[in-house]
Amino acid sequence: MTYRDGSGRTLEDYPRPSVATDTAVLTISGGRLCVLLTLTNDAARGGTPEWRLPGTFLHPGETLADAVRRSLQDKAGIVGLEPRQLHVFDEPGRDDRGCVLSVAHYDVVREERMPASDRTRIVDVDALPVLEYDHAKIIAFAVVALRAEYRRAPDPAGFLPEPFTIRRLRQVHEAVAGERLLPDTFRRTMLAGLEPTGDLFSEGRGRPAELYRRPAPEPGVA
Amino acid sequence: MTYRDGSGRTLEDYPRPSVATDTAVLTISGGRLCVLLTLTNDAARGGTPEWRLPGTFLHPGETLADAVRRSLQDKAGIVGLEPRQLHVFDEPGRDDRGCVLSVAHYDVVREERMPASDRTRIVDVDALPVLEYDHAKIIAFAVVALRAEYRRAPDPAGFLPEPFTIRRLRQVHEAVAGERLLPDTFRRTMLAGLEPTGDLFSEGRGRPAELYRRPAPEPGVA
DNA sequence: CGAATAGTGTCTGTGAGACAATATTTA
DNA sequence: TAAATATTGTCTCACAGACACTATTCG
Repeated sequence: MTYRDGSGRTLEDYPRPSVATDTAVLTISGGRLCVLLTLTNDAARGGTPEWRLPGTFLHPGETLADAVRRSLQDKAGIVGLEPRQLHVFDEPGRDDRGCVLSVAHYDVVREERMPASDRTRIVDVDALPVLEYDHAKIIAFAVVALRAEYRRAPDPAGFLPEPFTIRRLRQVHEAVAGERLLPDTFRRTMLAGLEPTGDLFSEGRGRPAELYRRPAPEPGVA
Repeated sequence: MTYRDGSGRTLEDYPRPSVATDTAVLTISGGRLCVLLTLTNDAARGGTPEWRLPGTFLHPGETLADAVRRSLQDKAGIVGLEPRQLHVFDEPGRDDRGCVLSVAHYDVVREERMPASDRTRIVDVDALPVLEYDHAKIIAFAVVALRAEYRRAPDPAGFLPEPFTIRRLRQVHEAVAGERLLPDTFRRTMLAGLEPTGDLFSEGRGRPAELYRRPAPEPGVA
């Protein structure tokens, strides 16, 4: 079971490209969709600070998801990710260290689960600084993917702790979408995917809101 | 600009994984959606024939798309592909040659542009033989992606030479979808994305059909 | 009571699905 | 003329968007 090209050379003998992962960790902060950036090493040695997505090289025998989890634990102390793959970036010259493929990923973390650090920052996706490589493109991919996920299902990435009111749910979806959503239309489209708890929640003035949870996944459909 | 892990070892020193591409080349044959398979080398040396998707290892300095084009030219004599990326498969143990990442791609080729060969076969995607690795999963990804492309736009991958009748277009879409489509609904949904040529086409009995072409892409929107 | 928030009624437009009718050609 | 194919008319249903109304609570 051997790949050969026209020359008859076995392809395992070719030098191998490096494989890296870069991950857009999205969160909601101040009602806005934000992404986690880390300071590059050389900026720490003086000079203007430069920001990038957390990433790492893939170790042998490691899955991409494990590399993503390792990079986020090491660089930002975040654990428990379930990264989703976006795209492989392979433009030649995208990295000045030579031939490096980057497998872009994204995931979602609640703000309070991100430990504070002076080597990381949480930045509004609509107000990004200049980023290294093609990291701005990766963030754009992640935002598109997350918005598609949130278009119909209620908080599929689990920003909100249960139970929650429709109002809180709508605020989360508005942050993801980056725009206001009509309360009545939003309620009706999301209600099909929610389970009422029967409990109420009151906050300040006004009629108390009903509390909901995400329905338990269907048994046996996994 | 150097990645480091906790050990302080530069990660460029780690052994690198191999990166391969595997490509599902889809075509329409006999009114059915089919995929190109190639015979593995060792089957040629006797034993039961085993089939796989055409693939190759990525050469240094080469883009993934170039690797896909090279593998298809070498293994099936197909040129002019514009492969689209699907997913990176990285399950450990998916390949008995060790740590191999496979970047799955797909593309579409008209049947008459596939040179015949005794080392390749064109197989209905609903009647696949047993395939190596996770190639059946790659084909499933490709079919889902292609069906999504064809749901609204008229023949976006260009199976049909222009100009064509709505009937021919529908037959192509029926092959991709794997099911019958209602002629009137299909006509109305596709007409928005078609340009009438003003010419007619007659074949056997019946009222002649109008001929259409895909509209020229908007200038300046690329 | 009045303000504020939650939730419902209902109208409208759009678009897919479906069936039927009309139009145009050849055998 | 009959059969075959192309094209159009139109009805229904579902659903998003939008606006207005009712319901419940607190100050």
